[in-house]
Amino acid sequence: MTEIERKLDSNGIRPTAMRILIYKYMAEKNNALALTDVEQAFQKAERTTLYRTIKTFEEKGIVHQIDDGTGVLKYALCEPGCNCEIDRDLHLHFHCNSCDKTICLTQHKIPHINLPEGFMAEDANLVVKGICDSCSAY
Amino acid sequence: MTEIERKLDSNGIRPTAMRILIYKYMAEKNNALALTDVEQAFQKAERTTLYRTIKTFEEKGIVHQIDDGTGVLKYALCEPGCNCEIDRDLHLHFHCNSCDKTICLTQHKIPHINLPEGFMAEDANLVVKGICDSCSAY
DNA sequence: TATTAATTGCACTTCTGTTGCATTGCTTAT
DNA sequence: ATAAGCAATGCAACAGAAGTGCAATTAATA
Ligand SMILES: [Mn+2]
Ligand SMILES: [Mn+2]
Ligand SMILES: [Zn+2]
Ligand SMILES: [Zn+2]
Repeated sequence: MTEIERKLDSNGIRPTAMRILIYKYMAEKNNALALTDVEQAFQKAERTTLYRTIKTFEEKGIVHQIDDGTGVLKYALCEPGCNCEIDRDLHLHFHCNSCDKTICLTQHKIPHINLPEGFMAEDANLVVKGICDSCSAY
Repeated sequence: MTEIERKLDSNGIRPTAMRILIYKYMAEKNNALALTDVEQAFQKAERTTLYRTIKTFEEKGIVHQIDDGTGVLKYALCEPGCNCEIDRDLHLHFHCNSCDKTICLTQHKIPHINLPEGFMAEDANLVVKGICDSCSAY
């Protein structure tokens, strides 16, 4: 039983061949992925299977969904210490206007926001857009 | 020439009947609207006309688009003092999980975020979700 | 009034996300 | 080992939102 299989198994996800492949793929990318990205990588696989696999990962708390404002949902593996499952891990996301990649800035938490009287916060989403480190290196 | 006509005109928008109606409608709502909301309000009008009207408003800088994470784009009139046209007005948006309305918190600017080495911010979007003042009043 | 430009209406397309259902594969109890 | 039962996959189709092309109107201007 490999590392990944154990990870899936311990989160109540049956480690099928497809799931292991998708997990591995997501793990080796350091940016968030759209369903179409995964589709590109596994052209022989069914879109629905990929979709449901990612959704399963999400439900089981090993992947979180990101709305980066591009109109396409992105997904990224939860880093160790990410508490998505519990009450939302409020780290911020960065979208590069140059390379179009979306990156989890896991270390950067969303600052506390004080709201007007009567408003109660339950969740928050902060996306910063600009130029990423790779793109600004040139 | 009415107030609204002047407003449109001074922003380079020809004040047609339809445009005046839509502007008025958006002005009397205090929450952000989806295209479908406007569609509901003007059932006899063509969707495309409504769509293009809002897009025109946006291009001319009197409306801004909001991605509140629901998957449906929202639009709201720019308040006096909103500098969308210039470099983005970084106020935050609140989405109520109860009444499903999205509100501009024009007074609440997005706090400065310091990013890791190499990252350069150009824009930011912060959406807080929770219970709005009207809903929490009960 | 004739010419030109902007606006609107209608039809149709694309893209993303999502579901229903039959089929296949895996697990477990007999 | 076999059969029953449940989970995963493949295939088809749908829904909603956003957007485009083009013809028909309507408004502005010469
Ligand atoms: Mn993330
Ligand atoms: Mn706003
Ligand atoms: Zn980049
Ligand atoms: Zn509310």
